[in-house]
Amino acid sequence: MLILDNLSKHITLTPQEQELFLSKTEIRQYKAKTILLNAGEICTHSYFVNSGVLRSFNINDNIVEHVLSFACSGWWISDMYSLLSQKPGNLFIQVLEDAEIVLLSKKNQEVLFQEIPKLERFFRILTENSLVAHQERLMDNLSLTAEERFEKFCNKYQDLIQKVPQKQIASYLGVTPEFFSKMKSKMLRK
Amino acid sequence: MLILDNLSKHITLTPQEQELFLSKTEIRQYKAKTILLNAGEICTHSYFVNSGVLRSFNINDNIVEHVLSFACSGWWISDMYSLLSQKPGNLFIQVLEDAEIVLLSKKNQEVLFQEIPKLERFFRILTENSLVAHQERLMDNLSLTAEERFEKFCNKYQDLIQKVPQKQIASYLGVTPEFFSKMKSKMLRK
DNA sequence: ATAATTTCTTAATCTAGGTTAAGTGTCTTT
DNA sequence: AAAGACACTTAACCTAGATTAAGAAATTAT
Repeated sequence: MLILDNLSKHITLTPQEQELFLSKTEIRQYKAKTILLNAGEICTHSYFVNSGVLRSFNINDNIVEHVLSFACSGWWISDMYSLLSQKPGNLFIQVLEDAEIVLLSKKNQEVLFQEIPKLERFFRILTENSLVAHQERLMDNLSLTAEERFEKFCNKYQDLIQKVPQKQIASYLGVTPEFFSKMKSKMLRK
Repeated sequence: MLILDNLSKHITLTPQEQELFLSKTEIRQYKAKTILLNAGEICTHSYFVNSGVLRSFNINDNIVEHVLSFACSGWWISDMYSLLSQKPGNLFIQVLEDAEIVLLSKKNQEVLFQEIPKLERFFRILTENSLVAHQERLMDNLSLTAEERFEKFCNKYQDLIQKVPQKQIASYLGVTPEFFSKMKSKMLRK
């Protein structure tokens, strides 16, 4: 089971603990385009992707979308700010490709932290890794050209390139779809 | 004591635990310009700032510096990637203004995690808050102009503006010192 | 104090990437 | 299979911010 494999990357659970964990989660199927979380809402769940693709993004001045992150098979996604503070966030979470998702509510997560303290370590490590990745991306945005960022993206998320519309990738990289298209055809010509 | 106040923001320690914690740390004075960590080295400590100012930054192609973060009184700083992975990082950590620093070695941190499991929660929360802050900064870099980012910076880090050379702030915001200077005088004229 | 280094400013010129707009291709939905 | 609705491309023109350079101001070291 994908999510148990995921947990086992950082902690070891007994069969009973595994069963308890699963009993506190819920599996659901979602069609592409479904919005799991709207900006302005309080985020109540963490989402683990069994299959399909999700993204988180915000909308600027009611016009421009900016992709914060993608999540495909084996990845967690949520609005960390809203989930932690339990205040309204400004992220949307949306299904990009039909998906099967494991839902873990904040409440159940807290219950599980009491029952299986090891899980606190698991989520700490998850958060640490995410922080490191975000720091690197920040520095990349400060120091690399769009072309260099795209190359890094291709190496890191090879599978995503086929799956998500390229305007979403442009948004993640911080350029317009028009510029992205121009850049891509320029890179292909080499 | 500043560092105990800092711990008490998220967890409650008994006097014995406080004493144990302090016994595993070390306090040192550093002059401005001192380098605490070089790129290419393995980061062995977390640094807590009692007084003074530090920054972390990397150097691109041996030429351009990019500031990842500042830390002044009451803030923690380190190279999270290197500290966690125990591999050589690419961040420098430098004193910008004469500083008194509390050093916590990775080894002692692990010992303390065993002896005072609550501390694991403390650092988890610290990491969570840092992640949220980095996510917001990422989105700001994608969607705001340099001027807007500077205004946000001024509101958030009012005390820093007097203390650090403005070329460092320019670097943090992701613009050149020349452009920053032009932008600043334009903003003053309003 | 003075010299040396570093930081800041100003200005001319340049460019990566944005904007606008129009056309084409490709999914969805019915 | 047709009609919309998206997604992608191309091209002309525009702008925020970069680069280069040179001088002024402020720190730091001797």
